[in-house]
Amino acid sequence: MPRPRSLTPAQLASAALAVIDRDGLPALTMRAVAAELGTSPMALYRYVADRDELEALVVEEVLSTVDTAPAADGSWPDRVGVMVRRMRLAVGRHPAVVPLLPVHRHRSPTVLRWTEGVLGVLAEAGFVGTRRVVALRALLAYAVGAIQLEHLGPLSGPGTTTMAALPVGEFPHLAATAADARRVGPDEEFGGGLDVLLRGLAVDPD
Amino acid sequence: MPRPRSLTPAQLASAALAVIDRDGLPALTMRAVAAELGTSPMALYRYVADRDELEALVVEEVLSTVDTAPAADGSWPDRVGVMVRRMRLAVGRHPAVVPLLPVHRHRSPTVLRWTEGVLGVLAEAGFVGTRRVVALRALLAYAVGAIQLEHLGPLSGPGTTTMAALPVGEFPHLAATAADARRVGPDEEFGGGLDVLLRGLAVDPD
DNA sequence: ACCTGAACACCGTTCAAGT
DNA sequence: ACCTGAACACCGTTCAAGT
Repeated sequence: MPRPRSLTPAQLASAALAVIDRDGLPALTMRAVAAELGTSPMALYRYVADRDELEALVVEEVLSTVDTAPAADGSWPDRVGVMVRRMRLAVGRHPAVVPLLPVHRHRSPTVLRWTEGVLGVLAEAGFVGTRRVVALRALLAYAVGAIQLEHLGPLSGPGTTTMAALPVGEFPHLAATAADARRVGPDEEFGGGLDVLLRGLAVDPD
Repeated sequence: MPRPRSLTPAQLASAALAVIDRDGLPALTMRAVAAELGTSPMALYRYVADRDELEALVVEEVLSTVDTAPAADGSWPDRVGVMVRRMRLAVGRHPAVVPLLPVHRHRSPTVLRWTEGVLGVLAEAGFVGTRRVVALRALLAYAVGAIQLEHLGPLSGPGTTTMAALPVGEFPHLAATAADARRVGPDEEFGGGLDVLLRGLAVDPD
């Protein structure tokens, strides 16, 4: 008589996420997740092939809350902007997983649906062929990079303080800009850059 | 009589980079770098406090080849574009270190000088205050994200093939766009997105 | 001062055994 | 079928000892 499975992949994912949120990304080990679930480390290998697959499960768990339906209202740049902001918001709820995103992003079903939604808006806006490919990749690159900058080296962090204290003789612009940067919040930073990119897409020649 | 040091930080960095280039990033261990240098693992701790510091040394080694002098010729978007491409080229010579860049970027003296150079061009172009901060961060975010996409999930890779084979009923735009993506090379992808961003900066209102 | 070797407290994963 | 425990081949790092 086959014994029923005692766990689901979703339980694995949320146990792993609980470990990361509580103790940080370095604490994510097969042993810690097993302890979180009250089983032995080897039991996890019934559900994932290896640690890499567990990480992919965590990434999908974080992204699964993103609304992937194409935004309905406003101009097409506004609608694309809404989609990009949705992704940022989901990641913002679990900032410790940020380093896992670039590595496992392409295996996430949610990212596939989200991409389909963004492409739908771009297609309606008249983007076709290579131009649509480049637009999508530029949006993805900005989203991935900006989310990482925000959490791995925020303007409010020590890096900015260090730069503000740099010798003005050697780093005149950097010292001045770092001082200004103290007054730019994360929403303004992310939204400002996104607006620049969307404006560039809007004036993009055929 | 104090025994002279037998190693320099630069030797550590290039030995570590040799290990990474030959055996991949997971092969970067204190033990492997020590073996590469013909010393004991513990000898490394005379030169770095821990593994984290060794990683920072590797990142600086990769970026140290970037020319940080402000580009001299052309319009300001062209000059900023040249600076961003220089950073991409340096990373392209050691793609395996890409995952280390976002984490250790802000500790690199070369990145400080590069940033000073970019800010110099932006300042000449009339960017001041918050607008200059947002422009710099948008360029950084794009560079960091696009370089990662290029090496962690390239358009020429299996991800694109998977997407091209998706059911057309559920993913009409994605399947079509993935087919188009096969014809976009990495230079065209990176340069195309960068041009979009620079165009957005050029039309940015005060 | 600088380097070494043994040891400690971890990892991911294999394997043979239990129910 | 599914789960467990012991074991293996690794890690980074501490510590005491060598020259």
